[in-house]
Amino acid sequence: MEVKVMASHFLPSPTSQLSFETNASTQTLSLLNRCSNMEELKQIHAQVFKKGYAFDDDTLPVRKVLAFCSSAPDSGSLAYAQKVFDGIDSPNTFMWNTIIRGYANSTQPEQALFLYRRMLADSVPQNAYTFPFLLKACSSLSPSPLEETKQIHAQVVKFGFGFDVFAANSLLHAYAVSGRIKSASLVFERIPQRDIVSWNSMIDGYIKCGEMGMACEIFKAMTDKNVVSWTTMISGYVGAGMYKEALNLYHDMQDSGVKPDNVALVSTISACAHLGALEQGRWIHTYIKRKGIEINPIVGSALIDMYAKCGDMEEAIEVFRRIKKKGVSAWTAVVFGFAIHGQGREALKWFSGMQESGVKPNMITFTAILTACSYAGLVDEGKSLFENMEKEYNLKPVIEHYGCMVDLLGRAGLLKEAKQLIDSMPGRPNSVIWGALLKACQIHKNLELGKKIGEMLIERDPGHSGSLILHLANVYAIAEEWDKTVEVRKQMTDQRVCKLLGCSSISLKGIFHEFIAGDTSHPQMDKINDMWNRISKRLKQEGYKPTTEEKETAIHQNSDKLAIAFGLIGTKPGVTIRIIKNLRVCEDSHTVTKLISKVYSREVVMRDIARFHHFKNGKCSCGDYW
DNA sequence: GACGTCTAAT
Repeated sequence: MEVKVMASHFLPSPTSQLSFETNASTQTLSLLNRCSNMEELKQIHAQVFKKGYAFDDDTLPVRKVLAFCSSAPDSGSLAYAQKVFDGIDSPNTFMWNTIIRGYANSTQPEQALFLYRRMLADSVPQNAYTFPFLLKACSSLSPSPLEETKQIHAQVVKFGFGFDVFAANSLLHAYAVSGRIKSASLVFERIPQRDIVSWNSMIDGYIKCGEMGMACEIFKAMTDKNVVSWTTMISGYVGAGMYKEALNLYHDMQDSGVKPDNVALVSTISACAHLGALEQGRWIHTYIKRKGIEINPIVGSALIDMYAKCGDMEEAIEVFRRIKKKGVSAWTAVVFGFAIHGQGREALKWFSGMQESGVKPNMITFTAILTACSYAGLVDEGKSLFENMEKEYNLKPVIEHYGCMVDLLGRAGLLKEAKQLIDSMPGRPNSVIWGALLKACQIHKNLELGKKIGEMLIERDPGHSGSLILHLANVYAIAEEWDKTVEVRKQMTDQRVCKLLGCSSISLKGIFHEFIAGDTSHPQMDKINDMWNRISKRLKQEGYKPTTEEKETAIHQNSDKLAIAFGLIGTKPGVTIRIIKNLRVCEDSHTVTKLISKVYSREVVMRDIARFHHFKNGKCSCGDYW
């Protein structure tokens, strides 16, 4: 038997030699309590086994072994726990709970439910701990098993745990994640003694069901808020794209004397990343350093990501260097950083560096590196990585990776190849995939294919998403098929697909100035108009010809121009102008900004919704390829 | 004897 073989491998450590014979149980227990990894545990277990304590019904060592394996994160230790469990004659409730808990926290939570069925069949009684573990398994499953949740609910009541606040909170959460906010709130209302977790779970439930308003109300009604209450709201705002509200709430939390934990910090750093709020991000980083908070893998990659998205790759790499244990998430964040800055070669270098240091790429790493290849036009490199994903790395490409590849091929003008890839991919292509191909048709003016796809899409799925329709309208417009253009645009109005207003922001002396297309409310609007008139004159001298459409629209219709004009007014010569916008940069803005960078000898760094453009001396880092 | 709420990157 495997365990016996391991016993012969056992190398006694100085402590374990002491008095194993005389006081086996105490000795083993103390070893178990100090045990920190599976290898050690197996050795100790081998001793337990050898001494005959292993499968006695209810010995402490066996329970410890079981508990250790069940709480270890990987599936290997869980398999070991299962073996130990199977060797026990008639496991008691505690043991059943332990193994169920192990599966509930694993990648195969359904096993927890299967085990419970066996537990019932063996007539082992449940206790107050059984249900939270089972419900945890339900909550982790996707799609969430509403039927099972209901059945467990019935059992909770039937076996007398209906008033247990732990069971109720778990139940509430399980209903909420399966979208049953009504049921969740009923459970909440019936809890006789709600605690703070009940309240927090209810807030989270409303957020998960998209009811931010209700979440706010409950949050406001709470008298005692802890860090989880605050963080639930902060991350809720981030999820809803309300980044400024998230930052405000973070400050409210600090003002109220609640100390942020790692989770709160991660959500807030992410809000900064989305906003491009470098100053605020730095402030939080400083806070982390000052408080000596340990940078865990998630905080680390969130910081790297934040600096990268705020345009500061040097600082992103500095954060990376300071991380002691560099895991896949930190490496991936750097690779992704170079990707959005259009530095494909650099991304590839880091991708190799990561593997040389023995870290294996995961699915997200591949999204990052394929994006890097796509944005930098590294077609061969991207193709070869994509082809080797499964063979070399044992990672099966998923729809996101196909999306990157369609984009990569499409940008490079390999439209047929892109189409073939779509036809050969497993599963149904989504609107991201079709959008990438349509955009490629638009850029490379392959109207034939564009129209073909457009018609196919309209026929197959009249209710496709807004961005897709926009591309389609553009294809028809380029093909000068005005009837079709009008028809598609009408669909947009019917479906209330509103073109998002352009918004460009620029940060001067730590203050964020936002310019929205069509909005003239900025206090310095007159100055900005004057400035633009001067810019416009100089650009025309340089040979800039506005498109017909551009001539008709005043400067305030273009948020980029407003922001750049403002930036030129408010900064000294030679200072880089940094702009963050909410849409993809348009052709005209791109041309204009290139010219400005030359005429005014100014570097302009612009982050659009997908990537960075570094304008310098009349050129853009994207190589006009975006 | 252990349990429930909040976490990054497409």
